[in-house]
Parts: sequence; structure tokens; C-alpha cells
Amino acid sequence: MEIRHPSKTREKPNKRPSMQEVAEAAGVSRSTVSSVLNNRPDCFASQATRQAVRRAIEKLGYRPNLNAKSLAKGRSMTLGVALNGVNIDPVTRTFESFEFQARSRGYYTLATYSPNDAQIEASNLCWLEDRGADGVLCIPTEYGRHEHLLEMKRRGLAVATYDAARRLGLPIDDVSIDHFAGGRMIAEHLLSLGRRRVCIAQFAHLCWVVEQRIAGIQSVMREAGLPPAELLSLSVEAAPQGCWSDAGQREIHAFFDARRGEVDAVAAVGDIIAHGIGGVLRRDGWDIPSDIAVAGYDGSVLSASPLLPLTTAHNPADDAGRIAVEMLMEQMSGADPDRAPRQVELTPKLIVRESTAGSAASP
Amino acid sequence: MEIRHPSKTREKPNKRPSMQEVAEAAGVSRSTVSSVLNNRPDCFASQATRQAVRRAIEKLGYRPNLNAKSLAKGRSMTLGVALNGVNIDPVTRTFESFEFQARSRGYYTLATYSPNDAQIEASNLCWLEDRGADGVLCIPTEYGRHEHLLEMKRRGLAVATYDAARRLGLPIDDVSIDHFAGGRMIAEHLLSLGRRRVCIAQFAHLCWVVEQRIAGIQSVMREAGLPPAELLSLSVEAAPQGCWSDAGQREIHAFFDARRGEVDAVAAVGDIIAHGIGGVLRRDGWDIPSDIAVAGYDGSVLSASPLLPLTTAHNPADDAGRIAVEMLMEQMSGADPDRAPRQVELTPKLIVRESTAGSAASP
DNA sequence: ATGAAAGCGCTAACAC
DNA sequence: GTGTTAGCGCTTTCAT
Repeated sequence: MEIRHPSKTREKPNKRPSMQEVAEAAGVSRSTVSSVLNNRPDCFASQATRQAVRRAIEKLGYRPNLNAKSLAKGRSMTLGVALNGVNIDPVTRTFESFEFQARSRGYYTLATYSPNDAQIEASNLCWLEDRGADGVLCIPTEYGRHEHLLEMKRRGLAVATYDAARRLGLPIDDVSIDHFAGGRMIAEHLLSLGRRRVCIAQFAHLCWVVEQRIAGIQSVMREAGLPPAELLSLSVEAAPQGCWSDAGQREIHAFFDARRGEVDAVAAVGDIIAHGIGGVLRRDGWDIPSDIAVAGYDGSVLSASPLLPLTTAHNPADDAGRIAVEMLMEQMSGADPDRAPRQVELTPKLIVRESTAGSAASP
Repeated sequence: MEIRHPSKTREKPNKRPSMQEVAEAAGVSRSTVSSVLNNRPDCFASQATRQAVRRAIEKLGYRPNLNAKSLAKGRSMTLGVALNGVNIDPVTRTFESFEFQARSRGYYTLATYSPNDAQIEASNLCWLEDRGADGVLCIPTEYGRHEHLLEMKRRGLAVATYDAARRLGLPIDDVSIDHFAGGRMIAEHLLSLGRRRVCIAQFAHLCWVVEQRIAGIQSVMREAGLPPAELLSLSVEAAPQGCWSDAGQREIHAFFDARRGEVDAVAAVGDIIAHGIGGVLRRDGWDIPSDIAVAGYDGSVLSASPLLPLTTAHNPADDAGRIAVEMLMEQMSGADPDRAPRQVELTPKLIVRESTAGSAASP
């Protein structure tokens, strides 16, 4: 005679018990169970009632259905992250920081992954929204207009990007790394060591962040009255570790072999490629850094390799993750959606190691 | 005069439109919209109706609420992964493979992350279940009894582990790597090169997988009638890259300096530590591999470093990810939950590089 | 203090 | 072919 669908679905033996069943077992109503569970401020349940509820929960092994909960509440306490190329050090570190910051604010983090595929990334983003995330961070590593992010924002979702909205001119919160400044600090460092014949190692497939680094380097060269740095463009794929392949190593070898005695420094657009170049050069008999200084970029863990401790521009990923969470939190706390987007640009930090300035760097 | 809560919640301007609103706009009922959207086999909607629905969806920018959908269907088409220590190469690769395999079967992958914290891992797992994942894969990197996984399975969730249930004796599907065999193949390789004074580099904090590798190595030593390999136990943390720290390098230096001319091979329990050892040894003037052979483990990308191409035991992460998905799919397709758990053990693949067998390895 | 009832957005059986 | 209805499991308002 109960008013509403008394627990009649008891066919499946191992079904998760519902709140209704807990209520029945405790001899109270669903709403009481709900109040006790979320200990609402306006819940005046007696200690006896609370005990009964807790015991019933324990006995039945009750677990709340979070989908139902967020459906009813309109909030999920969940933040989504759309990752691209999970193996990329700054991405990983930003994600770890994001997760930590979200967790410490009571939010769970949901990550989706795309192997640097704009299609998949878009569908992941969409899915995170449809799944009920309260906010999403998009960490793209490639080009793409990302206009669907505007749609999401319009629908009321909290949205932020890493290294994207700012450069694309989208009115969306964004935390970026100032790669132009990063390039400059690397170049200034090299020049301060007396190096003059600098070259730049990059991949054929350029992207915005890399162009920025290169522009930063060239601006320093120009200001110093030096000719622009020559470019070594590898035809191999950047990830994963394409520059370490035989083909990549051959290209590196050919380039530097033709310039022996001419170049005295190389600024690579990433630590991985710097590491690879170091390997080839050493094998070819160059001494690092006396014959040639090698600088990386990103401050990835690889840059600390004892085989070639790399001077690098450390990506402040911890800050980036924290700021991204803060941006989302602000939006979720009902900030005016039409306010000017917060777009923060963080500056990398120069880490000097033996690959440019060392004494004990040679084997 | 509509039967049920006609779209009256139109206060918030940017709310996501509901299926009800689409139905109203298209002049049909909710169920018709639902049928068209999911194009059910028993949907006989006319082309005109379908058109109308599609136009309404387009116009309103309708997106389905997946939480509501899974609540109603009892399925979410979602697989969860509880990651630990996202920066660890085999973990990352297994995850990428898992995601790919899940996607190609129409499932989305949800990842949660814990920095190797059993507490957080358990809560993440729980959360994935409560959130409605149809199945979960747990990729732990540490000890822990993981008995809560049994509870989850009992509740009807599809559950699988990576390198866990098998060793813990839990009746749960598991895909593991045969690290004993991996240790053996490394040791056999070293002995086949004529090395006799092998030592093992590991971290103070042992875990099962590492113990297995070591046991594998020692079993080969024993069978060859050689004394057991000596152990270098670093007191630093394994991750991230603790063995590359100054403290780690000092310990490595001290150990080998005291054994110069005595040891002729080192088998490290991971590529990172092998790489670090290589760095210290070279700096100390050892030649690799003529003075000492260095072997890594895992087959991580780092093992391909041109600065020290490492012989290693490659972790078949692609297979592991695929098999994990298959296990979950089988469970989800209504396999008898009490059937014997499928526990697969994959064998690593030996990759021989210059750090043990090379000619051009020395700088 | 407690519980009935309506509702979150969707699905699916069954009438029409 | 299309619409009605009764859920999925939870929250929340409002009587009692």
C-alpha cells in the first residue's frame, strides 16, 4: 500500500540497495534517510533515528547513486579534464596539480584522454558536459579553433583552457605559459655565456606554443645584433620520442656534422629533443657544453637526467593547475558569465644545468 | 494542460533544454524524440517527424543529459580507470591502450588519479562505481589488500585489476605481467654475454612486482651456480626520478666505487634507475658496456634514449590494456559472476640495446 | 521531528 | 506511427 514503487525490483540478487530500501530497513522515510546522510542543517532527526539509519546502511551495504543525486541537485561536484597526449610532461604535471587542487576543494576530477585528435577531444569535452561535470578544463596540445567551448560556456558550464583561449582570442578563462618569455630567457642565457652561433631544433609540425618559443629566441638574437638562429626542422613526429628514432638521429647528425666548428649553441623546443641531440652529438665526439651548449625546454623530469643535466625553462605546471581550478570555482560560484575572461600568463623559470654551464658535464 | 511538468523552469536563461522542450518545439511527444534520437529498431516515426525533431534539436542546441539516461537505462556505457602515479610509464601506456580499446567498443573511459595513496585510490574506485561506471579497472602500483574490489564485484560491477588480484589471491579478473620471467630474461641475457658478477639496483621500498623481478634474476644466478646478485638498495624514493637526485647519485657512486673491477653487470628494477646508474658510472669513468653492462626494465620510452640505449624487458602494455577491456566486456555481457576469475599473465619482451651488448655505446 | 509528494531528464512498455 | 504512463534513485518543499 505504499505510495510509490515500493522496492519491488528485487529480482536481481546483487543489485545495489536504494535509499528506499534503507528507509524501509530503518523504519523511516526516504527523506529522513537523505537528511541524515547529507546531514542537512535543518535535519532534526533524533539520535536514535540516525543510529537506525546508519545501521541499515551498514547492514545493506548501501551506496548512494551519484547520478541520481546530481540529477536531482543539478550539481555533481565533479570537474572534468580533457587531456591530450597524456605522455607529455607539462600536460601530466598540470593534470596532477589540477586533480590535487580540485580534491582539496571537495571536487572529484574526471579525466578523458585523446591521442591528440581534435575530433576525439571535442567529443570528450561534450561528453564531460553531458555527463554532468560542473566545470571542465581543456588541455589541448595542437591547433584547433575550439569554438565549441563557447557553446559550452553559453550553456552555463564553467570552462577554462590551458594554452588555448588566449592565443585563439576566445572570451574564455585561460591559463597559459608565456613561451615567448621562455624562449627569451633561454636565448639570453646562451648569449650571456658568450655563445653567438645559436641554432634552434624543432619539429616540422609547428604549433603555436613552439612558434612563440622560437619568436622569443629570435627576438633576443635580433636585439643583440646577431643573425637569426638557424633552424633544424626534424621531419619526424614529436611524440612519442620520435627524435630518438634512427631517422631522427640521422637528421640531427647530418645537420650538426655540416656545421662543426660553426655553431656553439642549440636551443631545442623541448627537453626530449634536447636530450636526443645531446646523445647524437656526444656520440659524434662533441663535448657538451665546451664544444656546444644544449638547452632544452619544459623542465620535464627528463631534464634532470644525470647523463645530460639540461638547462631548461621550467613550466610552472603546479601553478597552472591551481589557477585553472580557481577559475572554474569562480565561475561556478555564480560569477557574471559575461565578465571579461580571466586570462593568466605564467612565466617559466630558467633552470641552469651542466648542458650549458657545466663543468662536470662531459663523460 | 500538459500531463507532466511542462517546461516551466524557464527562469535560468542559459539552462540546457530538456527533451521535453525539444518535443514541444517539434510538436511531438517525449518518447518520440527519444526513439528518434536513439533510433530504436521499433521506431516507426515518419521522415517528416524525424526532420522536425532534428530541427528542434538543432535550433534549441539540445544535448542529452547522460546522467538521466544512465539512471533510466541502468547502463552508462562508461568504463572507469583508477590510476595511480600517472607519471609511471607502464601505467600510462596501459591506460592509453585501455582507452583506445574501450572507445573502439563504444565505451567512454573515465580516469581518476591518485598519487599512490591507497586511501584516495579506494575512494576513487568507490566514486567511479557510485557514479555509474559499468566496469572499472584498478591499476595500483603499491601494496594494499584491495578487498573493497570484492565488494564492488559482489554488487554486480565489472571489475578487473592490473598486477594485483592475481598476486593477492583475490577471485577477480586480472592482467599481470610475469615479472619473474622478466627478471629471468634479463639475467639470462647478461650471463649469455659472459657476465658473472651481477648486481641488482632497487629501491628501499620494495613492492611485489619488484620482488618478482629480483627473484627471477636470482633464480637464474642460482641455476648457473653463481652466487646471488648483490643488492644495491637506494634509500631515495622511486618516483619521480628520485634516483636522479644528488642523494641518489651519491649512493650509486659509493656502491660502485667500492666494487670497481669486481662487478661486471647491473640489472636495475626499472629503466629510470638504470639510466641514472649509467649517468653516474659514465661520469666516474666506467665504460658501458665494456666495463659494466647496464640493464633496465619496463621498456619505457626512456630506454630508447640515445645517450644510453638500454637493454630492457618491454612491458606489453598494449596487450594489457586490451585484455583488461575484454575482461570487463565479458563480465558486463552477463557472464556468470561466480565463474573462475580470468587471470592472464603476460610475458615481457627482451629488447637488447647498447647498454649491454653495444659497440657504439661509449661516448 | 517526520513523511508525503513533486520533480530532476530520460527510457520503455503498452495503449491508442 | 504516436502518446501515455510508470518508473530509474535521489532532493526538497511543505504539511503534519
